[in-house]
Amino acid sequence: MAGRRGQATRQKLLDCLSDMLSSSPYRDVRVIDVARKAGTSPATFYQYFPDVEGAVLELAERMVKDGGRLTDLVSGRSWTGKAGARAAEELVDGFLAFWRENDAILRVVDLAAAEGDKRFTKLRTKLLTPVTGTLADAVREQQAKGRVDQGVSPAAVAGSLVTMLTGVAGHQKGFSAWGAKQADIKPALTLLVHLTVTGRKPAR
Amino acid sequence: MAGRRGQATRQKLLDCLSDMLSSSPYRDVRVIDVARKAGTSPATFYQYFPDVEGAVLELAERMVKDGGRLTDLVSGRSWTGKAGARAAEELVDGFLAFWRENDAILRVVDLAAAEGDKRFTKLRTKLLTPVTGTLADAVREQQAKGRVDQGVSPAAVAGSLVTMLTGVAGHQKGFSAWGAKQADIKPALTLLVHLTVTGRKPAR
DNA sequence: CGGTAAGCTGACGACATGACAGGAACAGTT
DNA sequence: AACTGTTCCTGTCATGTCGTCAGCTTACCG
Repeated sequence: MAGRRGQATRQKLLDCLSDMLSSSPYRDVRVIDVARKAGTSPATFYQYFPDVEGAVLELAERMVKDGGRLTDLVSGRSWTGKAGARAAEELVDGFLAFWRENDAILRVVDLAAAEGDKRFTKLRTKLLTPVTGTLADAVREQQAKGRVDQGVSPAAVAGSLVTMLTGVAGHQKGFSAWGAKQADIKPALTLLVHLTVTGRKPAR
Repeated sequence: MAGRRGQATRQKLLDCLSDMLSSSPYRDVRVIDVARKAGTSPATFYQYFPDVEGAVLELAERMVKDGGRLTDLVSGRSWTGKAGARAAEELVDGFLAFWRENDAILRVVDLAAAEGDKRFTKLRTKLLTPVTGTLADAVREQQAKGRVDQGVSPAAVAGSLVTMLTGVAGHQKGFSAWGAKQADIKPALTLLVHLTVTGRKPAR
């Protein structure tokens, strides 16, 4: 259902929309601006997308696809000893990097999900499920060893950790206000993740 | 700079705006709808506020003032033994309650802050500083006792915890997707907070 | 080179924005 | 009750965006 030229303009529109999301508040992103930036007209935009939100949804879908990278950060890792310390560190690192690369679209996804839009909630879940699931498994495993409180839900703990990572990634700037330097954040998160998953401080 | 009647309509406009924020996406909140709902005209709205964002800013300011309640959740608490367990529990409880009561406006504040709007970043900081600061003090104290890793920044740890609380409060619904029941969330957060601040599992 | 389908846009009605001036409601005075 | 000055509200207007056509342009293929 698409020709070669059509694909190109469609893609260009998405690119320009992505730029606009980075440079101006979501509330102020107008179809006409996106179209102008893409060197085309609003009518063309509406040929490919129902509205701004529809186009954003597609950007989000692509971002989620690319988000498979997040899975590699947790799959097949050991959480014991030095390897555990590295696992926590790399998880935090990877998460922050991914968020930095996609902050504009992730902001919008977070908002729409919080507002209850099912399509975006679903996408957000899809993006985070691999990480949360694997983390939950790790917690369950450590529970069996008696290192983590048995009475607590692994899914809830893992979800909370992941939510912390997403939240911190999105509000890093705010941290400076209460006297935490940029470089302090990663070690703090790493400690928190490791401590929660394993019940122990990370080995050096 | 205001008469009695004027105050009333101004307030009514704010109330209606607050309702609109709860019931429809921020992006779609229009001046004309707010005015209509308040039984008045757009011109009246513009007499009191520069635009929707300006009115939202005022809503946010009032919410932050009311947010002094959050301070009581952390000030003058002991983090040792059973009292520590209760401190963590009540902090989580209070936070979730506050977020549930103000979710609509907090969503917008979070978005605007993430987008880099200084006015909103400042408000968000103001709201969270008492909690973060006090938590950071608690962490510092436990560091002195050798229970928490010395090499980590108390402010960064406290900030991460608070960000986790805000994030989870805003995305509670999403948790069900990965098999965590609503009732599982509070215990998980409580454990996390206590474990991180004190380095120990909470006493029963 | 001509025909066909795909892709683009000018133009339009509907509606939101933001500004103003004039009219309505009010409070206090006589 | 009538008068008067102030405060407050709204009708109206110019401007600009939204979302939709019909119709024009471009690319492709025989």
